[in-house]
Amino acid sequence: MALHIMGFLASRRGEALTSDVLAGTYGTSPVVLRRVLAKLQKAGLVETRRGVGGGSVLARSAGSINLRQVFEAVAEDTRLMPAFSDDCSGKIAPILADFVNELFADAEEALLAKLESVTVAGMDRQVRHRIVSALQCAPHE
Amino acid sequence: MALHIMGFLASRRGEALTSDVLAGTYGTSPVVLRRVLAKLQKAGLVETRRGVGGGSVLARSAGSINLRQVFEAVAEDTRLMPAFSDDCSGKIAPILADFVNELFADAEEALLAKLESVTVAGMDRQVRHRIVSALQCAPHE
DNA sequence: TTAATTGAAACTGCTCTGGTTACAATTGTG
DNA sequence: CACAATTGTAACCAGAGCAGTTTCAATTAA
Repeated sequence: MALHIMGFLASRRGEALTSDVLAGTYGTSPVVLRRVLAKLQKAGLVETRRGVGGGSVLARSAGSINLRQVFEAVAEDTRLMPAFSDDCSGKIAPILADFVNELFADAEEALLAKLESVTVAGMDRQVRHRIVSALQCAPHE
Repeated sequence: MALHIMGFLASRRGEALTSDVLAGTYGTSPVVLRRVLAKLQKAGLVETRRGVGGGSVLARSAGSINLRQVFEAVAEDTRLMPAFSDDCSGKIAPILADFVNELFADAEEALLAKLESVTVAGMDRQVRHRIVSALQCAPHE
């Protein structure tokens, strides 16, 4: 959903979009969307103005924002796997938990690196490209 | 939790452990543990015998089981990010959704590759090593 | 036959997420 | 200034998913 927002804002360069419009394109309510928007603001990825004619725009150029930043802005604790609580009284369990936690941190870093390699601008480009392709295949629809 | 089970079974080579014992080491109930055990069975990673003297053992050598297999056995649908439903009536949204889904599949594959590089035997070795180290640092505790 | 053990269903309770409603705060416009 | 368009935010609701418990049937060794 955050990616949808960023993609849409990128596709309308500089134009301020209201949460109502954005919500319409995603099929959800403006309030829900604003909750996500609030996190993106706090991370400095979008800027928002209130009042008449208000709305949101990207705070920086779409080329300088990568999807890892978007992901981390929305998922406050990036840990996909919940950390073990080592309340098992045995001696072995906590050490195994440590190992697993480190391993997951590694694996997760691999995932984030993948996301980091794609910018919002890149995403926008690819989506545009696909739209063009789709239209070429079915031009009369 | 599944990793805990596999690690524990590996550390007791061939010895059949009851769900009661396993649950004790993890700090949960036998029933919950058996639910996980059932998935590991279905994936052919452990074998279980009922009745007196029953319990579970690894179905193959710990060196031939990697953590990706364990992960996939437990998480029936491996998708970390839920797939978009493209019920948004617009033309752009579904295409963006497709792109995001593919990207996430890529990122997830990076994570799984990391898990695939570690075997249960390797995990067991490393944990043992750490235990030895811990004992050397505090031998009189 | 009895005791130990897994298998599985049914139910509870918790948390998380998305959704809705409602209202206050901000801001451009006439 | 008054009004309408927006965002910000809190409160509450509903459904999904997960861990936990209880309970009972099925299996198996002694």
